[in-house]
Amino acid sequence: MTNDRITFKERIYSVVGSIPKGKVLTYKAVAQLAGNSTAARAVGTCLGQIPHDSKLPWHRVINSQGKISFELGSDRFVAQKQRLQDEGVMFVGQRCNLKQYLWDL
DNA sequence: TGATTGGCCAGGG
DNA sequence: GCCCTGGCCAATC
Repeated sequence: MTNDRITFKERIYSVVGSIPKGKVLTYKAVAQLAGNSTAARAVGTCLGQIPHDSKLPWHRVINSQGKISFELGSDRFVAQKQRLQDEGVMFVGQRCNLKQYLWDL
């Protein structure tokens, strides 16, 4: 098919869009669901290209340490933290309860 | 086509 | 708990 030109970005979008409310995923987890467990860095790069206007819950994607990769106080950091808290995800400084909110399939 | 950038993961001090 | 380094992969120019 000529439609097989789907890039990781497209696949990542689908995975991120499948994250339920109140749950979070790590970049690595998204990479695995996208088909490449070793492309966590690619996920971060692709997510960085997603505009804030996107309907994708990109804010539900954090690093494996349960922390937001953005700079503390950054525009994205505040937006992500606020959206997550609005969904019931409590944050402690720069970190959140990964074990409690991690989307475990 | 080739090289660079960007960003997370893992380990060690 | 924090900081630093090396490695890896995909997208981009």
